[in-house]
Amino acid sequence: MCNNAQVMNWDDLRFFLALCRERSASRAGKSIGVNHTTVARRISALEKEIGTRLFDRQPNGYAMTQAAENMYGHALRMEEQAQAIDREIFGQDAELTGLLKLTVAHDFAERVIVSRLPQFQADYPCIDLQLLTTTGLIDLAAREADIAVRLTNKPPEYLVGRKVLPMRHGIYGSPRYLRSAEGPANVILFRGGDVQPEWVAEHFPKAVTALEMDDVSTMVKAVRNHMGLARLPCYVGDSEPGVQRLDVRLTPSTWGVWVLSHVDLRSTARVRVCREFLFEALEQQRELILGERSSYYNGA
Amino acid sequence: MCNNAQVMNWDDLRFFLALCRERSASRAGKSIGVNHTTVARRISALEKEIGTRLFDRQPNGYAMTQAAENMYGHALRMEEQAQAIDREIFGQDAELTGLLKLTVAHDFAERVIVSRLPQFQADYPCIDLQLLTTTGLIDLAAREADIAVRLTNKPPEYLVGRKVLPMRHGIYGSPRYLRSAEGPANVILFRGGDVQPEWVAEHFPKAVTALEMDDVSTMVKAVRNHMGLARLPCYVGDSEPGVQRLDVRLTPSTWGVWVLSHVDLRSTARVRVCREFLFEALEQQRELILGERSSYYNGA
DNA sequence: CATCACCTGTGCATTATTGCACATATTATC
DNA sequence: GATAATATGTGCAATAATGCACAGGTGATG
Repeated sequence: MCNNAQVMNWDDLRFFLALCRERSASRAGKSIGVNHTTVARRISALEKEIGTRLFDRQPNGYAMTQAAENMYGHALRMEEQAQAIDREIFGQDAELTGLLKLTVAHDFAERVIVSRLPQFQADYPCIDLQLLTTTGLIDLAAREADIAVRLTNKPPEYLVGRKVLPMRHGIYGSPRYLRSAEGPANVILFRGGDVQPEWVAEHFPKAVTALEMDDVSTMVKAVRNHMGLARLPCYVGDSEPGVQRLDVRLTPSTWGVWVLSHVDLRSTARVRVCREFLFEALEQQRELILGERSSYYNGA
Repeated sequence: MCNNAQVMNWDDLRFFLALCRERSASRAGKSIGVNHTTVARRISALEKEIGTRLFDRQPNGYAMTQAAENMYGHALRMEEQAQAIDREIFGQDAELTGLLKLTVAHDFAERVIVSRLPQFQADYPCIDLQLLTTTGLIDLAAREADIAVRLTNKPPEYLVGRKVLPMRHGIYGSPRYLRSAEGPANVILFRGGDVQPEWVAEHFPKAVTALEMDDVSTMVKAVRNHMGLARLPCYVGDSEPGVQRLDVRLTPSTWGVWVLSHVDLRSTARVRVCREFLFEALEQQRELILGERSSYYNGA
C-alpha cells in the first residue's frame, strides 16, 4: 500500500507547541534550545505547508489564530505520546552511565543534599548527575527531571516514591533578639497567611508581625538579623549560625521529605541507585531534619 | 520556565512508523515519498539519539526489536493526532483550488465516472482532481483520499455520505454462448462462495462452475469470451459490447452506490462541490446503473 | 528624552540532510 | 548456473536548515 497522504513535518509541531506556550519566538527558542530565528522560520514553513496562518505577528510576540487554537489540543496529545516514548526508552535503561536529573528545593539542597553528592559521584562515577534547584515547577512526566526530593504533605498521584522522614519545625530567634526582647514578640510569617498561625496564637498571643516572606532561606536570614521569631524547618534553623531554637511545643507538621520519580522509570538503573542513595543520605541527616541536635536558647 | 527535557525529533517517528509497517527501508521510503537511504539514516539517527536499537537489520529487511514494539503504540497515537490536525486544517478550507483526491473502484470508475470528469474539470478548473482507482484499501482518515465512491451495503461508520442509487445485477452471457448452449449451463462465479449462489440454484440448478474469479471486470471478459453465464452489476454487463442479459428475475441486491467522505471534511469547499457533482453524475447514469437499458437476449 | 530590555525579521556562512549513483548480498526464477 | 529482482549500505554533490550578526521597532524605566 502506497500512502501518499499529505504530510507535515511532525517536528514542526514541537515548535508550534513551544510558541503557543511562550507566545514569543525568542522565549520559545530558549525553551526548546534553538535560535529564535529557527522558531520563526519553522513556523513560517509550517504555515506555508498547510496553507493556513497560525499566528499573528505583533511587536511584542505572536498571537494564536483560531486555526492554531483548533490544532493545539491535537499537538498536545502528540507531545504526551512523545513523552511516553521518552519514558519508555529511558525506563528500560539498565546502565549506570549517562545523564540523571535530580530536582530538590534549593534550601533543602544547600543544607541537606549537596554535602552528600561527592559520595554519590565517587560511588557512580559514570553517572552524570544534574542537580536542578530552580524554584519553579519541574515536570517529571516530561523528564525535565528523573527524581525529585519534595517537601510535601501530599505528593502527586502520577509519581511513585516514599516518605523517608517527617518534617519537624521549631521556633527560632537570634540570641541577641531573644536577650533584648521586651513586650510583644516580633514574628516573621510565611506570606499568604491571613489568619494568625497556631504557634503565634498559642505561644505569642500579643505578637506583632514584623515581616512576611515567601521563602524559608530568606526568613532565616531575617531571624539571624535580629528581626524576630520565625517557625522554621529544623534543617534550616539548626544549620544556620547565629540562630537558636526556643523550647516550645509545636503541633507536628503533616509534611514529610519524599523521594519521588515517575512510575515509568522504576526499572531504570540510574534512577534506582540514586533513589537508594537518597534514602540513605536522608537517614544520615535524620537528626538534623528531626531537630534532634537543636541548639536551644537558655537565657544567657 | 525552561524545558530542557531530552527531545527526539518527532518527525523521525513518522519514519519509524513507516518502517514498522513495511519492514523494509525500500518500501518505507516509497510509502512516505523519500529515498530508502534517508529512511535508513533517519532510523540510525533516532537509534543513536535514544541510545536504543530499534531494528535488527537483515538481508531482506528490518525486524523490530522489543523496544520498537514498546514504542509502536505511542507512535501510532501520535499519527492519529497528526491526521486529525490534517483534517482540521483541510476541513476549514473554503477555496475551490488545490488538490482533491477521489477514490473509486476501478471498474466503476472506467464505466461510470471517468466520462463525467471532463465536465468537473470545466466547472472547477482550479481544483486539481486526483482519481485513485487502486484496488487496495484507501484510508480516508489519513486523507489518502477525500471522497470515496463505494459500492457497499454498509459503509464505515466514521464516514458520512449518502446512497445515491441502489445497485442492480443481471445475468449475462455472450450471444454465441447463449445460442449454442445445450445441457447444463456453465456459470462463472465470484470467488469465495462455497455454497451455490441463489441465482444459480433458482434458475440453473444443474449448472457447472466454469470459473471462479474475484473481479467483475475480468468476469465480464470471460463472459464475452463465451465461457458461460455470470451475475454482474448492470453497469458492467450493459456497458460491455458482445454481452447480453437474460430476462430472469433476481432478488434485488442490498448494495448501493455511496458517495462518502470523512466527517471532518464536511466544510471543505472542494469536497462539497465534488460530492454534489458526483450526485448529479450518478443520477445521469441512473439507467445504466439500474439496468434500464439492458440489451436482452431474444433467442436470435 | 535617553536608555535598556525585549521583540520580530533579513542576510550570510556554516552545518546538516537528502537524493543519486554505485556496490554488495540474498532470494527467486528460468 | 545465470539472470533478475529486491534488499541494505557508502560516498559525494546538491540542497535545505541553522546559528550568528545585525537592523529596526516597541514598551518600560529613570
